[in-house]
Amino acid sequence: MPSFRPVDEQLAYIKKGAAEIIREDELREKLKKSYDAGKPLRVKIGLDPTAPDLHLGHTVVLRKLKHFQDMGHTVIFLIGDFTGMIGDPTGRSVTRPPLSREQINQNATTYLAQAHKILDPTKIEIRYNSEWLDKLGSEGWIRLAAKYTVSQMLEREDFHKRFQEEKPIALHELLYPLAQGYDSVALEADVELGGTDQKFNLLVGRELQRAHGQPSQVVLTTPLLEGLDGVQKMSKSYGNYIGITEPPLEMYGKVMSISDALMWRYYDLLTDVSAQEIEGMKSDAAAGRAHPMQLKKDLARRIVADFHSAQAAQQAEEDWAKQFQKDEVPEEVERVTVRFADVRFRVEGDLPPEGFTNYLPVPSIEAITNPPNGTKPNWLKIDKLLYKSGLAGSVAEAARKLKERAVKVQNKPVPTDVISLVMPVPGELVLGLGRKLRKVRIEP
RNA sequence: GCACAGGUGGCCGAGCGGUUAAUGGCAGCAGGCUGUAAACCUGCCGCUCCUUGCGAGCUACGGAGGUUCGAAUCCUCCCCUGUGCACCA
Repeated sequence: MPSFRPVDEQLAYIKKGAAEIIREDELREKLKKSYDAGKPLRVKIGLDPTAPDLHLGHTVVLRKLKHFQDMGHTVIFLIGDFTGMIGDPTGRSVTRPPLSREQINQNATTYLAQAHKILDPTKIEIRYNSEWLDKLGSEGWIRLAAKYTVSQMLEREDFHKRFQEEKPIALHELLYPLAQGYDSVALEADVELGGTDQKFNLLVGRELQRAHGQPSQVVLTTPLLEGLDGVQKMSKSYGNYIGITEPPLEMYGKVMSISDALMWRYYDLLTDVSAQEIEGMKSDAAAGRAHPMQLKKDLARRIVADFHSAQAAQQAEEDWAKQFQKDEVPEEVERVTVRFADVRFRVEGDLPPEGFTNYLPVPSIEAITNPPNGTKPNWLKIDKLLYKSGLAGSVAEAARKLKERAVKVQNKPVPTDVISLVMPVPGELVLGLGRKLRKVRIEP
């Protein structure tokens, strides 16, 4: 029998950082029963099996789950292998394509591996909703659907809006909240967590549990983390995210790019720094006692350390300063290899034709006229190089960026009239486009 | 099934026979300024090819045909969405 902390202490810990608890008195009651009986609460979270790559936005709710774990309760990861096949209405009012079960399971595995960076894997119960939803059958579905009404469904903001705007709502979309709610019935969940965007679905769980004669689960929502733009929620499809498996320098750099206003939000939701401390930092910054950049560096270091290590965070900080503050090339740069044949330029030999000036010798004229052993000078097209090394999305885009003077070779800006370069091949060069930097190896 | 209204580039939204990859806004990217912050200013914002030029070619306004010297714009058929009527276990 596990022994629990006093109810009030648990409650305070759980409440910290929660957006909403429905209902708090019920949570207290459940905690008390659990305490008296020495029986942990069953805390459910539904995983989104369509997005296997976790970003910091996901970690907000995972942190909250961790808090429940810390208090000795049981965390249940519900993998929607069945519901994933239905497809889910998203906040962007577009129907989501269904996935195959294998794909879902694979995504779930990736997801879990990443979640272990935050949660204790030995204290997680993993369930798949196909376990009970497969067995439901047509009759079961209809009976389930009978327990909820159309107007109840249309209370959901997304549905309501689309209905008002005369936009399509597929019937199966209405089934999704039912299925999710039924999961809570099947699991006899005491608490379900989710982002504030999940509130409706979580509440359906309460209704359905009541309809099945069970005590209703407590719903706890966590705030949605804003993405790098500071406006929209962090999401892979908006491209405003920080993935938790990203390399330290990238992660650090992304944190540094957020606005000052957003920094406080990140401190609040992504670190264990107390609210009072955050307020202190805020007033220090406002009064000029602390530089916001320094506070942001501290934040970036904390976050990198959480997902990598203190050393990695330190290294990232140094590299970041090198690259962006001192204009040097950092220690760790992403490396790519490009085949010469993919980026070749028409010119041959170590000297340019008469009157031809728009090229760049790399690293220097000497290296070209006197190439290292085993190499010979070759001509490359810079736009293709940018594309092949992944810095530009297309050759056309690369060519435009070249004209905008946004490209750097060996950390030096490339003049706008230059479109080619000569270098010893095989060889290596540092290529930059905007804030992105890459070490490119050219193989014959 | 019938009728009506719609389907335009990542999103919103103009254009409704002919200077044009398609007005404008948002988002995005880059440059300047900075603290790679915000705000602001500027440029870019379909793809490919070429020693790069106010270069060449290709693709694009739901889909397929057609009319025309010429279509996102007109016609026909089809698909999709919404609304009304009909239907309503």
